Amino acid sequence: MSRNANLTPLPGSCAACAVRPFALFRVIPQARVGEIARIRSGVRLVRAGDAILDSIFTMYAGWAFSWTATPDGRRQVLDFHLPGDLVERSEDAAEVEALTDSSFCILSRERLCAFMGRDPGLAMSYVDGLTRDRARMRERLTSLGRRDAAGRVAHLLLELHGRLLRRGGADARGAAVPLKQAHLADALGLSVEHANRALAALRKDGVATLNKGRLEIMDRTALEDLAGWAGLPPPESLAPQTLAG
Amino acid sequence: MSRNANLTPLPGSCAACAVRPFALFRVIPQARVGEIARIRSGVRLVRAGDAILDSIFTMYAGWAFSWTATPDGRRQVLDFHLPGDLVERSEDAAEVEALTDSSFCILSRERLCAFMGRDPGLAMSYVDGLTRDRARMRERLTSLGRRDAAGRVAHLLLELHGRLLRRGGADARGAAVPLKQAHLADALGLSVEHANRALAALRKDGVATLNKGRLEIMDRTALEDLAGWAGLPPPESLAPQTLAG
DNA sequence: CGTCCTGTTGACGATGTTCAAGGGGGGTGG
DNA sequence: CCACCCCCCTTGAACATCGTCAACAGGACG
Repeated sequence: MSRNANLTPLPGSCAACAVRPFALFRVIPQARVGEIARIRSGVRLVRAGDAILDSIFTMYAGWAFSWTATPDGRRQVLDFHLPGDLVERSEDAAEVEALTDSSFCILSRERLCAFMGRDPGLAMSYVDGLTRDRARMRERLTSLGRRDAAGRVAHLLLELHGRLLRRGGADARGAAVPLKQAHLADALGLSVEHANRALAALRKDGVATLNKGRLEIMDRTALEDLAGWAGLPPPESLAPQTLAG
Repeated sequence: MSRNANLTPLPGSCAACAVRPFALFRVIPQARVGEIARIRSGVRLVRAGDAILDSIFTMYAGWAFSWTATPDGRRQVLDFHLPGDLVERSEDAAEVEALTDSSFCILSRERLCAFMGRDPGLAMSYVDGLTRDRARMRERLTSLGRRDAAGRVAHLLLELHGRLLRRGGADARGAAVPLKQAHLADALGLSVEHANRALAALRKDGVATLNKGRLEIMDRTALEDLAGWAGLPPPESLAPQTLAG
């Protein structure tokens, strides 16, 4: 395979950008797309596994992820970045790495800020992204805090499937999900072996499979039950005991 | 004790607001404080344990926290809200509850948005808060994913101490921290009993205590070592193994 | 053909949960 | 003033979940 076979180039103009309907600039009407041209400071194509050093960019093709290393040499994956996502790399905090061969559009923070100062709609779109990020982090926190391994895997698969569905990258039965089991494990606070076992259980029960870069959902109800804590007590049962106000 | 002994009223004017230097409106110079008066839509005093239903507000006195219930009747505490923090309650997602008797200043989202549209500095301040929130959620995620119980407790205590220090609510040796062990447990994904044991270990080793609403830090170095994974291999040791790029 | 990466499985031990019980302090009502 | 109760903290023991260690299989690639 050629070294560049999977590298998807970006279109020359934002007007032709396939991910713009799902991205920061979705609020700029097609007629005004010319105005944002100067916010783009460049494009970049990177290979799977490459570190990404640009400080603010929009994913165009491929997946990336943010992570931090723990002093004992393990990783915590903080978030996955899909086409259309705005990614900000804060100098000191997290690393960003291409998960697959990827291409993205680098922005000038200075010019973006200036434009947002003049266009409240764009600023709102930016804020919207931050708010969504925070909400997703909160959901993950709940996963790591209160779900067991199977629930965490189920929940993450559903989250990714939902995000892909919204941008047309999935159908009801599945999607392209290029995660290795190590990514799952490092995102969910599990060992690779345990993530594997959780995935094996899903496969064995005919719920879902993750194989060769593809997620297949065979039984969405069962998957949701797992993610939402299977075997619930009836909803009208007792209220939370701890911290009862 | 009177039913209102701990309810701290707010000053009538933002000009006299004690938390403004640490809050959203810190960017508005004293001379222009009059302009933001109309963004305030009211104040509220609530008792410990009360649910807070207002959709956007700035904590003035006391602590609050956001949480979600799991279908099996447990809680995940998502974040703690300290004086000066801007809190947004999203209808469907998380509940917000007063942790102590608290008072806060309710904002009008509509007028806040309008003002931010005219004042990019205020918009930046708002964005700054969202970015900080996200960073804090990421740190918590790392805690729940990769730290053991002692490390999680140590890390959260340090986080809270740092946040309090920045707003003058702490000295180097400790701070008022009104958390019950159940709050710690529900924030850190632990059972109350295990959180208790972790806290007991900190106390026994002379590292820190959390007692009667007060955090005392006896050995900050040891606490940081715990939070940063005690017994680290030397920094120049091996790189992360999983997901090696 | 050998090597590396990824996935897989088993055995065992560590960490954390659950269940059960009890203690202390501050309120409230007799 | 005392008795009682409730909330919070604390401890122990049995048990479950998950991590670690070790081994191996299959496929891609050189």
